[in-house]
Amino acid sequence: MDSQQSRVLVHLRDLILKGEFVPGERLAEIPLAERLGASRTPVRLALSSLEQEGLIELSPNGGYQMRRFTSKEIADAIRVRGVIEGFAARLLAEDGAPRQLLRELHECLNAGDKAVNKADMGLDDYAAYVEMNDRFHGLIMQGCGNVALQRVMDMLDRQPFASPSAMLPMQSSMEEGHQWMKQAHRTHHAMVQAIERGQGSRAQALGEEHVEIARMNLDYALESPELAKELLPGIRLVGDK
Amino acid sequence: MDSQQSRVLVHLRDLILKGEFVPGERLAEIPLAERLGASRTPVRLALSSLEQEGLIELSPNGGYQMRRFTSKEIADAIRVRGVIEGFAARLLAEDGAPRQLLRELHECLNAGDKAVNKADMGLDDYAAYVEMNDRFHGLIMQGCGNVALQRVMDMLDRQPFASPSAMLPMQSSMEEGHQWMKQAHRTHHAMVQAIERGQGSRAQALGEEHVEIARMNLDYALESPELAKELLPGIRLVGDK
DNA sequence: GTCATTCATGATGCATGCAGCCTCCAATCA
DNA sequence: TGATTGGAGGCTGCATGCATCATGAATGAC
Repeated sequence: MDSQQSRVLVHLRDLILKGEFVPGERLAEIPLAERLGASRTPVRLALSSLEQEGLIELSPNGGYQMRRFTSKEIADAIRVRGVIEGFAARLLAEDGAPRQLLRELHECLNAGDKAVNKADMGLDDYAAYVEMNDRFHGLIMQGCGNVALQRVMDMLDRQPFASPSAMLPMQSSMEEGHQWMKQAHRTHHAMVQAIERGQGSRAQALGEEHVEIARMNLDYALESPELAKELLPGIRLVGDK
Repeated sequence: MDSQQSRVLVHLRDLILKGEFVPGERLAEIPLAERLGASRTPVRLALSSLEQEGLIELSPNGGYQMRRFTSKEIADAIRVRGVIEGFAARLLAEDGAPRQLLRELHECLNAGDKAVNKADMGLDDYAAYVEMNDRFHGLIMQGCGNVALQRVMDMLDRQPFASPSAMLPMQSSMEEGHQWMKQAHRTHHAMVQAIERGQGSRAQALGEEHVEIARMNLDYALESPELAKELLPGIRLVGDK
């Protein structure tokens, strides 16, 4: 579907997640329609969608405005992602993963090894790791076969900083970033092992633990506002108040 | 907000969940607008919302049509609800529940005892149990304090037959219905006890186990189509194919 | 000088017009 | 008799008009 609706929706979501609007800012239809090159109708539809996604909120007297996110909210969402992914991994372990899926997971592990085991990672290595990380998490979610779980995960993915690779840019410029990444990737290995051995409980626990690195990254980002602003422009949407 | 939008959305969702449309049926704007007493604009918006909720789907050549749900899909959603509620209960157990919340949970337990412990439950008792059940599950979700988790639960609540009391009408007219209800309520007691004692892992396991009764109810409904059609008209949306 | 009232501006929410497209039916031709 | 094509009807997607309402500024009164 290459309709105005979807174009406007994607574009607007992108602008929002890039921190183009400050919390509380009114999202008026007419300026947005002009900016996005569409009429008010598809913009209205997109705004309604984004409100359902939780990115913007209804203004008290009609219309929409940019939401403010709290750090707790984001940490909570990350933790829920851990529960969701942990459960997906457990399902795979309990039901048995198809051979093809295991092959693809191992490809991810190898790709991650290559990137992480270098003495010092270049930008390419980080990019490769991010691509691998997204693929890995996607494979587990798709592989578990529970559509409701996938829908929940899709919802979380659209929350700011809750998706698997959302906080990785932070790591690429940290002192301990490389170490954290190594640890995260060791968890990837352990998860695949647990899935192969049918260790459901272990797989679930690893999934939950795995997101703790993302939460540490979030804390670090909030403690280093100047650095975070460069690497994660959307961080300006986060303001505890 | 008492706008046309929300009225139409609520009304239309209600019609859908009551099984007013058969899977595959086209949901044309103009007839719906006439039926709901609004113009096409709010109907369009409602249709878009319902598509995001997963109740309807885009028609291949524009417009929307009624979705078909599979029994596996519903069973999966119920299981995810178990994971979500289990995690909420665990959070309460680990973080400690406020005294006021515990009081309200105990009120639910007492109300449930009253309804369930009668020799034979009347319609009033079933209604009271349903009210109590919704309140109980709501208290745990609200009490856990994780907004992301609440949003996920809200999403599941809108899926057909995934919400906590969705399958209860089935139980009210079953041979073993009363026994199942007693067992479910014993689980309620155990969950509150686990929360009070700070037994997070137990609370989580109980939450997951608790939904198994709903899954049994679903199986029973699918095996008794004639009875299910009366008690759960929306069951016609479920058709494996 | 300050406060209240009124008017103007602008935005939302809803209705509806319009073009493009798909679908279905019927008529014609092979 | 069957298939193909042309046309009519209807629906969607988008644009825009209109009424209502909130906001803010300006003016007048005290």
